[in-house]
Amino acid sequence: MTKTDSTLDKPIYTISAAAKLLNISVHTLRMYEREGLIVPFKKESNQRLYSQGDIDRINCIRNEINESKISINGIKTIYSMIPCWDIVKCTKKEREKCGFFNGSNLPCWTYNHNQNICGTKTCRDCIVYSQYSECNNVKELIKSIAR
DNA sequence: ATTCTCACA
DNA sequence: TGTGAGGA
Repeated sequence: MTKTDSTLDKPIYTISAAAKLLNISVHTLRMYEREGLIVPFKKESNQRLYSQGDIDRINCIRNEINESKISINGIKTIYSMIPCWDIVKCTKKEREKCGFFNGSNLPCWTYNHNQNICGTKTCRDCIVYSQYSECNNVKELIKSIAR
C-alpha cells in the first residue's frame, strides 16, 4: 500500500512537533519558509501546520545541507529548475507573461502565478509542489530532463 | 503553554 | 543560526 497524496498533505504537525521530528529548531523551520524552500499551511491565526509531505521534503533539504554540503541558495536554484510550465502544461501565451518561466533562480512556488493556469489556487494545491516533496522525485525529474 | 513577528550585543 | 522582546 502506498500512501495517497491526501495522506501526505494533511496539515497535522504544529511547528514544535515538526521541529522535534526533524531535530531542528522552530527558528530554522521558519527560516526555510522565508527562503522559499517550504510552504506550510497557515491557519487564520497565522499559525503554521506541517504535513507528512512537508516533513519528507525538509528531511531531503537537511540531507542536502548536511551530506551534500549544498547551501540554501543552492537548493533554491535546484528547485528553480523544476519545469513547472511543462508539468502543469502552461500555454505559450501563459509562458510569455510568466515571470518564472522567463528566467528565475527561485522555486516556482515563491511566485503568485495569477495570470496563468495556476490561477488563484495556492502552491500547496499544485502537483509541482506536492509531487516533489521527496528527493528522489526531484532527482528523477532532473535525470529525465538531461536525457 | 505555544506560536508569531521583528530585531540584533 | 540563536536569543529575546512584545503581543495574541
